[in-house]
Amino acid sequence: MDYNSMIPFQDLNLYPDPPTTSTFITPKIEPKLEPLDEPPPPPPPPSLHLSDVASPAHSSAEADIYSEFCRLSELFRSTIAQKHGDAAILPDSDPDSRAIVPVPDPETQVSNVVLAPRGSRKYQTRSSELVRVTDLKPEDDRYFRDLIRKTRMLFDSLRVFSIAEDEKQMDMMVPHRKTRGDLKASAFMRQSGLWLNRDKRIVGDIPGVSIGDVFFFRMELCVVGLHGQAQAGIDYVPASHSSNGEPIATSIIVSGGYEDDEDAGDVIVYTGHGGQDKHNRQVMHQKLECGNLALERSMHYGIEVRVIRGFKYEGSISGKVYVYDGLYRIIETWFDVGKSGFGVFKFKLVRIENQVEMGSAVMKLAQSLKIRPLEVRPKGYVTLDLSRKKENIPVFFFNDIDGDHDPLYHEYLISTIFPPYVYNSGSTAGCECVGGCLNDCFCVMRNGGEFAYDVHGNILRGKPLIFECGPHCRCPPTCRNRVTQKGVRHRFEVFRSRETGWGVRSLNLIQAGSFICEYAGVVLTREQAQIFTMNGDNLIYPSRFAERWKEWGDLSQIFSDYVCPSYPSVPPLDFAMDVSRMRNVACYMSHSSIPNVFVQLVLYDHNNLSFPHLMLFAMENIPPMRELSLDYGVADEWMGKMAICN
DNA sequence: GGTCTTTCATATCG
DNA sequence: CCGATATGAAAGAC
Repeated sequence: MDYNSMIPFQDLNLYPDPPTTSTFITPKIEPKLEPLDEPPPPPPPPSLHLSDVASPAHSSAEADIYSEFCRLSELFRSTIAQKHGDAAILPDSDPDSRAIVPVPDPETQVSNVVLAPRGSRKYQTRSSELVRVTDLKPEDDRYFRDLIRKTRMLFDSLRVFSIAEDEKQMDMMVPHRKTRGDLKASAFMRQSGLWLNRDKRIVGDIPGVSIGDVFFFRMELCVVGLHGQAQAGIDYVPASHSSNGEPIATSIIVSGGYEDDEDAGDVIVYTGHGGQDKHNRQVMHQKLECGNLALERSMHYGIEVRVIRGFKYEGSISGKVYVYDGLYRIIETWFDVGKSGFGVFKFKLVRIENQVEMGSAVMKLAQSLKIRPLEVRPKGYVTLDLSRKKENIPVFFFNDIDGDHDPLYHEYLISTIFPPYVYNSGSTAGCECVGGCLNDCFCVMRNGGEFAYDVHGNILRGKPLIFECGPHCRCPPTCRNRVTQKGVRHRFEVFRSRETGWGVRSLNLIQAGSFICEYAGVVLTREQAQIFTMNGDNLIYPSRFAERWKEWGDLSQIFSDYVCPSYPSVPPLDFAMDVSRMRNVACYMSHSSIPNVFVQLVLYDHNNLSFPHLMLFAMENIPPMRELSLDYGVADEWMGKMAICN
């Protein structure tokens, strides 16, 4: 990493807030700014480091399944064993990453991390160097956005993977306490040096993290560097590390843990920490020290703090979510007598203007839209169910921009229509799990010896193809291996957008890995498609979708010999889909090269490998009201969608 | 550099 | 559905 090129903050006047530029920070603290005017970063590294080599046609497909299954389990166990220091974990990192992101040095990696005896804390420690990142170019922004997304995908993959492994142990009657997947995931990533933003203490926005981004675990906030405390509500550079001996606060979490908090959205009265017993009762006076002092010092220097709100959310795994709500300035602090009768420090924070709307406010809006849409937005709703009762959950249609009601004039198609012969071909094999499918289920074997979904119905790993239980199986409809066939679980809204023509958003928070909907259409064979194309109709070619499933569940950065699942090998998709007359909500989704939705092929109602369903899953936690996007695999930004907008 | 302490976690159990 | 309790992990304080 080249730190020589770093320029002291005072020499650059890039900070966009004029009033605070001069008083922003005392020279003593010597904050530095990452120079951002050097050549743009290299394109994001290819997400896959191990190519998906098609395995040679095995005579026994079963051998493939088991070897893959056993190898992975072994991989997991041996990596756990490494905690005791008997093997090397070599991280897989992009050597050209921007300097602000930690790039693990293989040498320090070996000496500091891998060989560290159990219990010692020889991981890379946090830097105390204050930095603010401003004026990111669009390409920088995309790079960091992608980096954050990949980091969070890895976190989630590891979390779910750890829980899945834990369940196997449970099945084998090994008594133990349930694994905390969040802790396991963060530990793995820390060992591999994959925590972000640890070599600088960033004041202000974290590159790649947007206002409104939603997190389910505190450890996840640590991993991306948004808030570095596993439990504490105030994150700060400690006095002992600060160049002027004063602590500086960088972020807080507002989650109602203190009775004297007042949260009015743009204005927060935040209570300092301390003085509580283990039952969170205020039993002592607070002191102006640690985080309290840091907040006071941040106020003095006019340093903004990141605010993350934590609140209860139904439908969240943990029952709670954390939402990044942007930057606030501390404008006032005083010592007050709290409700308990003990003295507490209070801090008045005001949200800095000209930021996009608060994530928590957007979530509240979406919540009320679900219940009474017409009262909240009297204008713009064209219909409250585009699907005309075909979907489990109505699909709203909103257009407050122009009079285009085109989506109304298409027949709503809930699932793809295949040619009839598809259902008569292929095997009619199914499982015999009358009492519900377990690990020895035939369909589980077909998925490589593991369930494709976790108990919440979230996809574990992207695969060339997933077999769900279907009509040939004897398991009940409640079987865990039936997910996509049950249809949508979220409230979607098709909307008119000035930027993307049509778009799709959800009024629910969608957890990463959860099923969204099918990409439905009428299947045309190659011959039929040629005729249609000659008539000037635009068709969807499923083979063109980028294979983003490879990124979901990719653990190659943690387990060096991890390989992307290549089983079962499916023939290239050789059909087109007509969505000109019949379509579902999916075809209004926009294209993006940093998509939040990916395509996973699934079979459930027939066994013909050549005609799978195109099922869409969330690549990241998608906050309510954020546009869904797919990688259509097209060079031109909007071509994928233009094909069906006309 | 260890060890201790604090901390607006999280899961489970009555 | 709470509250108590157990387990846990980061990182600041000393």
